[in-house]
Amino acid sequence: MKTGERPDSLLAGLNAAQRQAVTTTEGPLLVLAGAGTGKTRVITHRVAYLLRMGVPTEAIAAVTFTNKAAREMRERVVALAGRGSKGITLSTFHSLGVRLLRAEAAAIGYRPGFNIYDTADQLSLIKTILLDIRGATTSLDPKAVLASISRAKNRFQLPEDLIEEASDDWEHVVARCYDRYQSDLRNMNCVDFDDLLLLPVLCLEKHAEIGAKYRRRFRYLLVDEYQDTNGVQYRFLRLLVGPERNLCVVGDDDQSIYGFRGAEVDKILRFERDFPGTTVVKLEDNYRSTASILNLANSVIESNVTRHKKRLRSTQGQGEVVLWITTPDGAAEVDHVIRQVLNLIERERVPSNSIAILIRAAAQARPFEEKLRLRRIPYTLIGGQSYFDRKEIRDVLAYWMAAANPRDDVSLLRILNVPRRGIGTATARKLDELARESRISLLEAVSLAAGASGGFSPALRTALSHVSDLFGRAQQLLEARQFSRAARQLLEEAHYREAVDELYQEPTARQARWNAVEDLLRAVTEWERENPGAEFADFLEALALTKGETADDTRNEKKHHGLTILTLHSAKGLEFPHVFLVGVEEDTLPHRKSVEEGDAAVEEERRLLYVGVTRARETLTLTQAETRTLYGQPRARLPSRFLLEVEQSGHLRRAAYDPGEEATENDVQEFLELYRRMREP
DNA sequence: CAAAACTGCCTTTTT
DNA sequence: GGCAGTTTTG
Repeated sequence: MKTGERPDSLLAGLNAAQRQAVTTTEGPLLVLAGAGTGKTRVITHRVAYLLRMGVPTEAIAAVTFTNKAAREMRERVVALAGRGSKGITLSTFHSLGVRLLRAEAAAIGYRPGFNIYDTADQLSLIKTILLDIRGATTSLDPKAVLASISRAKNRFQLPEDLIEEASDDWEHVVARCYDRYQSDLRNMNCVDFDDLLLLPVLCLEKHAEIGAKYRRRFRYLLVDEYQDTNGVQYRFLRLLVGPERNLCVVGDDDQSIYGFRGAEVDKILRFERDFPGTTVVKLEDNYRSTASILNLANSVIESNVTRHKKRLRSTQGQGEVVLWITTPDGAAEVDHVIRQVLNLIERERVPSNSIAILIRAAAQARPFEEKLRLRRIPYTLIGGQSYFDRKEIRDVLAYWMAAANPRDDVSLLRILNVPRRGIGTATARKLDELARESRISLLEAVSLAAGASGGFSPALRTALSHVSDLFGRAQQLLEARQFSRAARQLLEEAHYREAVDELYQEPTARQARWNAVEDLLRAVTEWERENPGAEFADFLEALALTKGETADDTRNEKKHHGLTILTLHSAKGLEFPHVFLVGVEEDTLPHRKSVEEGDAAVEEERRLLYVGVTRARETLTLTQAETRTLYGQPRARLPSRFLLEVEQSGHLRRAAYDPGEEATENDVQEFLELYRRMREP
């Protein structure tokens, strides 16, 4: 903490509402922070303010949803309050959950070294279970079963609750799967992402003294993006709130766009009822966008019924009117947008990374990418395949997880025959049976089968003992805390490179894949050096919790190359001077599935449009095509109902698509020259 | 056990 | 139209 400075000095430059949000430190506080109203500023200043008022660092916990938000917040708090503020708890819901779980695992029958499963691991386990209880002929969709289980977990329903409630065949199957799934996870000492919240809640509820311990510690709680809180997170929070009820939540119900992941908008809508005596502060002064853009945003969101009433006010000028462009087809839409982009860059001298193309679904990016590549215009696509979705990375992690936790059957099963060792599905099933009968882990079954001749051929037994020895040696090294050595040696002895070579015949692809593996190996070495005393499980945890992030932390705008293409979901929290929101059509925005789901889902789609509109600082163009080739078929398309809703508001100007001329080769050259100069200051 | 042929889908995705 | 996941075939 910077000493000798009065708390008041922190308030300079804040508006009245922001000040109130910062200085109302005691009791429940709801900050409704519209888009672009300085939300992050309020949170960071509030933390700094608490510290200056003498609140000890360890009493403060600020919770966010993303690692990136947590990182950013930490940086800004440190910048404001000095290095002494590093000790505050500033993490995501999930990492707070893991921390609690590692500390208190024993209280609920887990051991601290548990592995964390991602969706692919979960799915693999579900498939095994389905096979087991319904046989090979089942037509049940494992993904649907998993989705049901996850939904139940996010609503804080336990297997026994589902078993009790089940009324039809499907519900019975789901309930049985859930029950098996959860007990398998526990036997394997593994948890899934939902467990990172669910298990801490169970732990705190079951053990009053543990709950009391954390409540005594965290006297000031702060939650960012509260509108995205799901049922379990809410319960977690309630358990952490102490008698002083110093809970401050910041959010915007109009930006709740993760309902499909279990976020419940009503949590922010009924906060005042949950915490009587709540102070409500509305931040409505928007420092980001022009009045034209905000007028449209306000008109769009007014059609939603379930929301806190508020209106964004612009602190900027009127700005240019928002355009609504109708094009005859998808190709013309692409052409129009690209031409406007070139216009901005060449005539207006706008840096290309201040332009964004917003899409509803990832698949919409393709035609834009193709054209941009053709014209050699640099761009960055945000989202897309995560580094950790790549097969080779998943394989390597499976090796390490299986070594770190010998009971992790799912991970072992994944790499049992990678590279090919002649241990096929039939053998795997036999091993699984053996493990189940003898109540041992899959790895133990492997070494058992390698020894005794229980129906396994000599060749197979050689392969099995190879696998068994491999992990035996790796475990010894891990126990000796030789983490990076264990990690490397395991892959070498497993001849994992052969698997990569076999899978990728093409030399460049092969090299790229192997480089990714080496990156990961380097990451272990580096991590080991930087975190002396930490466990290997901590390294795996760090990877598991940051899996969503793409290789080159793409959300960092400053690093961006050229213009940005991104989905509306990944655009939340970002801003761009110039925005093109494309495909504003029925069946796309709102998406057909949402329309089928009903009004609540359509309201979420409307919020999605609202989020998109409020990303723009200076200019905004909405485009929509009359026909479009979808799934190989040309189809007629209608403008989005959301456009029709605001058509009469006067905040949109319909402009015709002007076919004009394609940009000439000359234009392209000119652009490239310009771009090169801008990148070399 | 692995390659070839075939089917069915086709939203978003912070951890 | 394209991909991933599955079934069929050698």
